[in-house]
Order: sequence, then structure tokens, then C-alpha cells
Amino acid sequence: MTATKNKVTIRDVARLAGVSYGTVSRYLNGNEHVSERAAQRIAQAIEESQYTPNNAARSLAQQRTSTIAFIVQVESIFTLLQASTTAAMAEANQILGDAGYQMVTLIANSDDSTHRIAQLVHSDFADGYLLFSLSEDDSLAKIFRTAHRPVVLSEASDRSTDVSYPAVDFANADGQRDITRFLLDRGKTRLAYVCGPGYSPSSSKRLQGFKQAMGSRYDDNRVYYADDWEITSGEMAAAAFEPILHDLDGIVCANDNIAIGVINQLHRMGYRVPEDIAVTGFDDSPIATMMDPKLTTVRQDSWMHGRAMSQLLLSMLRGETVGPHTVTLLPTEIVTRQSA
Amino acid sequence: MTATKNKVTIRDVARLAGVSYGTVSRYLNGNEHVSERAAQRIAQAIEESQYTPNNAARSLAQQRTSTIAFIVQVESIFTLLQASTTAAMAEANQILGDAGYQMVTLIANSDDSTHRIAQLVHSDFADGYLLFSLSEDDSLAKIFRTAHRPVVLSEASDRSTDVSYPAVDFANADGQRDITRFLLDRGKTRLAYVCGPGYSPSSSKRLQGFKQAMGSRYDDNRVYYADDWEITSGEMAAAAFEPILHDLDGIVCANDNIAIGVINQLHRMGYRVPEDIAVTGFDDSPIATMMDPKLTTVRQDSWMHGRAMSQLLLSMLRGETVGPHTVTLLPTEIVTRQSA
DNA sequence: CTGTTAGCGCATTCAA
DNA sequence: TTGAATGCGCTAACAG
Repeated sequence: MTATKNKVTIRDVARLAGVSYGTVSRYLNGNEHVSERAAQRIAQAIEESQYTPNNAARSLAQQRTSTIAFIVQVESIFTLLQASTTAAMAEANQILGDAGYQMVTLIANSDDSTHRIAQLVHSDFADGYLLFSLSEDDSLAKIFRTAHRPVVLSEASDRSTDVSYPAVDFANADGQRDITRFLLDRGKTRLAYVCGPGYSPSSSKRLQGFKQAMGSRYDDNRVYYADDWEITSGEMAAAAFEPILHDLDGIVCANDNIAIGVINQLHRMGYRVPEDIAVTGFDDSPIATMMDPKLTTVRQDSWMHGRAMSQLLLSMLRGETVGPHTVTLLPTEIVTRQSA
Repeated sequence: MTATKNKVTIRDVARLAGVSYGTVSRYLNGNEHVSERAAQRIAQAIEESQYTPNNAARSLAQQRTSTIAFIVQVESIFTLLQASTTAAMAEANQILGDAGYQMVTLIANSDDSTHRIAQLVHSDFADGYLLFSLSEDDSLAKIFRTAHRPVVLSEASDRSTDVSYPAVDFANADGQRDITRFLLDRGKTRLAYVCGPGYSPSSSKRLQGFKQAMGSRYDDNRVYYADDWEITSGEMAAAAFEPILHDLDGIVCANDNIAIGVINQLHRMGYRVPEDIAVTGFDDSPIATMMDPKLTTVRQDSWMHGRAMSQLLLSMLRGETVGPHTVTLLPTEIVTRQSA
């Protein structure tokens, strides 16, 4: 109980238990060649001395760190505020923690931070990496070439790059297709679409899903290409559609924020939602239920996203080989509320 | 350029540069006793060999890790989704990164994770700690007793506990007082208050600010004590106020979510905001501008929160002594929008 | 200014 | 089964 400042090492424990510190090490690492008697005495010694193994020393000797890095790559730091990222992060933390790994989160939002992270990765500071990217920039993905450690991406990219890792993503195309069909089935056939920004793989996948559902009804003149995923873009889209609004009975949006902007603008222009024009979102973000009318949207379970990524990484850590182009697509689900 | 898997160490660099590895180490650590000539050759050798110092080894020898842990303590993992946490985290990451520290984020949301984190802390895995707590539970704060490393808290607690560290918090009382006065000054004098949950220090501080502004006008019968910070609580509060609503011209809410709930419910009951009843929030969260009417609220700059905490920690790391009871209060600001 | 040496705390051979 | 020895990659104190 004497709380001396001097850190207690494995040798102290050994002395206390009356064994050599090699034995303590074996005990600590679950080696079977430790007698029952020794084990008991060591256990007690550890308890008494409040011993905790030193992380750095263990990593150095063992050449592994027992930590997983969750790296978030964002163009603007504001993107980070999206709840989806946090949810995935929290769930990954949970799953990895249960598996004995400590997850650490790193944010790459500048050349500086990217460089710092590259350094870390290069020095093998983690046993595995979850790269949660909200940007099409693959400069970060490249830094893993030097690391001989498993990596899992959060987004399936279409682009054929020189670097490739297994990815877990949502079935974006299917989700957008399904909710579009949902509208069509309910008689809303004169639909416009607000597409997400061009730099995002999700954008094109979702547009693709919309096209697929619309078939011959698809008309590129009724697609607005937004510059980002924000509310303002939705407002601009609705304003741009003004001339053809009277001929529309639905607007399918590439995400919830845009949908909210669309609804706001429609209200201002005197249209009722969904009576005059139905509007759908995508993501099922927290604000979807805060709006009036509440958003009918496509739900993506971000928790599941984090979970699936972690589990994949864990299996790779266990030695299972996973092809670098393996893509897991997570299902989405239509949530019917008020806006459509 | 031969990308051998064998990690390149400081000795390889030394050999390449034709010096002893002690010299390389000095160079790496900015020691002045390195000749210009040696420095140049070492720099080149590092470049050629793509050398990156090994983290674990450095930590072990140096007894410091160059990492700071940002620990988030949440009762429910959902609390984590609040944008304020993420903002503070992002900014802290930036500030600490600039100072040469790598920030890692840990989430404590269960006994399990708390225990894991305690282990880490006990093993001195970081040089300093930012404890971002959204709960009054101080079990986490206790684990730092064994760590002889600086700690900064995100919230000033009133409770006298056995553990205490410097804290950075917002001037909650002042903010609530100011916005209440703002209403009073505009002739809204028949005010009710929706208080936050009892477990939060912020709750009582804000209520205190409201009381202060109201003075003799204060009436405890016109205060609703919510169980949490969520929208639903706001709805319940407004419903509870129903009997006295006709005699009210303003409702001051302890946070934005609650305010939104109040507004929703008021609308349902046929009241107009702000014409009939003005409503104010607190936090200036993202949803404050998404609502109709947009929220008049008290802004807390979460980025600044993260920044101030980091800077305080950095100064402690530099050796400046900061009393364990030092509390820095950050200013708040009234944001006038539509709801009041 | 530079080479040499002794640890940092632990895992892991190798003998015993 | 266990103890002793060696090294993980690097820093820092010491001579030179």
C-alpha cells in the first residue's frame, strides 16, 4: 500500500513472489509452463504491488502494440461533426476493446496532421488501421503501403488506384433505388433528383440507384448536382427546380441535409410537403426526426458500419487472409415518416 | 529504395552516414553538439533509408510518450453524438498536434472500458490527460491519482471530492443570466424556466443564472425540472406548463434540444413563437439554425473549449504549476435569431 | 564534437 | 517447470 512514486516493474513482482522475473513474464502472457503454486504467488504479488505492465516496453519486446488506430480523414473539420462518424467510432471502440485492443482516434484534416499520422504509421505504432474517409483524396491510403499491417476502409471506391484495401460500405445504390421505387409505387412518378457532390463515391452510387429505379423515366434535366452535402445546397436545388416545380410530385435527395434544404425552400415558395411534392432523404441522421415534417429517408446504421469494419479487421489480425478488393456492402432500410 | 521489410533502425542510418548511432540520436533530438557536416550526412541517410524512429523504443528510453489522451466519459454512448464534444476534440487535436503531441481519443462508456483506460493510465501511456466528462460520475477522475501526469477537466464541479484538477468550463451562470435579462429588457417579464437534469453541474449553474436575472420575480412554480437534455423533455415541459401558458410570454430553456421540444409542443397547442411566447435555448448547437423559427440562444464555443483545455495542459507539461482548483471560465455570447 | 556504454521494462530464447 | 541471458530500438551520461 505504500504508494511510492517509483514505478513497480516486473522484477519487483518477481521478488515479491519469490520467483524469477522470467516466470512472471510467462504468467502475464498466459504461458502454460507456470506451476499452480507460482501462479498464485505471482497473482498475489501483482495485487499487492499494484503492478501494471509497461506499455512501451511490451510493445518494443513484442513488436506489437495492442492498439488499433481509427483514422478519420476529413476535408473540413466540420464534416467530422456528422453523427455517423461518431457512431461508427464509438461502436468500433467497443468491439475492438472487447477483443483486447485499445482503439485510438486520429484526425487527418490538414497536410500537417496527415504527415504526422504518416510518421506514426510508418513507425508501426498500431497493429491495424481503420480508415474512415469522407473524402475521395487517397493520399492517406497511400501511407499504409509502408506498413505491413491490416487496413480496412470505410468506403468502396470505384477508382482504380494503386492502393487498395478491403472495404465495408453501405449498399448506396440499392438504398436509393428502393426509396425511389417506394415513391413510384405510391404514384409519385414525376420525380427530380438532387445529387451529392462529385468527389464522393457515394454520390455516384446513389445517382445510379435513382436511375435504375426510374428506368426510361429518367431525365437528366431533372437532376441537380450539388457542390456539397449541406442544407444550403438543398435550398439552391429547390430554387433551381422552380420552373418545373408545378410538374413535379416528388424530389429524391442524396442525403438528409439536402432534403431539409429542399423542404425549407419549397415551403417558402408555397408548396406543401408531402401533399404537393414528396421529399426523401438519405442517412437517417438525427435531424431527420427533428424536422416538421419528419423525414422519410433511407437509414444507414452507422453503428453497424463501425462494427463490421472492426470485425473484418479483427479477422485479418487473426491471420485470415482477406483480398485487398473485398467489399462488404451493408444493407440499408427505408424509414417511412411524414415527408413522403 | 530497396523496400526491404526489415525495419530500418538508427544503426542503419548511422552506418549509412558513417557516424556512430549516438550521434544520430543526438541529431534526432535536436542536440546542438552535432557538426554541420555530420548533420548533413545524417539527414541524407535518413532520407535515403526512409528511416522513422520507433515509437515504443523512444518512449521506453525517454520515459515519455509524446501523446496526450483525450478521454470522453459518457453515461450513454449517444451523448457522444453531440457536436460540442467532437468540436472540442478536433480543436484539441489541432493544438496538441502543433505542439508536437499526438492526441488519442478514448471513450469511457462502461465499466469495462473504464477499467481498460485505468490500466492504460496506470501504465503511464500518455504524458497528459484531457478528461472530457459529460457525467457527474467521478470514478474516472479517480484513476488519475496514480498517474503523476497533468490532467485538465472540462467541467467545473461544485462538489468537493477527494480528487481535483484544474478545469476549463463555460460561464454557465453568466450566460443564462444574460439571455434572461435580454428577454426582460425586451418586455418579456412573465418567464418560466426549463432546468436541465440534476446530475449535471451545468444545470444548477444555469438555473442559478436565471434566478439571478429574475430576482424577486423568480417563482419556483414556474420551473420545470427535466430528467435529461433531450427534445422530449422540452415537449413534456411545455405540456406541464399548459395551465399557466396564457400567463407567460417567455420560456427560458437550459439547452437547445429542450427549447426545440418546447417550441414543437407550443405549436401543437396553438401558440406562436415568438409572438405569443418567446423561447430561448443554450449551446448554439447545429440544430439551432435548422429549426423554424431559428433559435435565439446562448453560444458556447466548443472549439475554444478544446483549445483552452489543450493550452492549459501544454503549459502544465512545460512545467508551469497550476493549482488543482484553478478554474477557467469561458465567456458565452447571446445569438439573436427568431425564437425570441 | 563524437564514439562508447549502460540501461528503459519486458518477451523469449536457451539451459538447467 | 524455471532461471539466466540476450535483444527489441533508442536515449543519455560518460569519456575522449
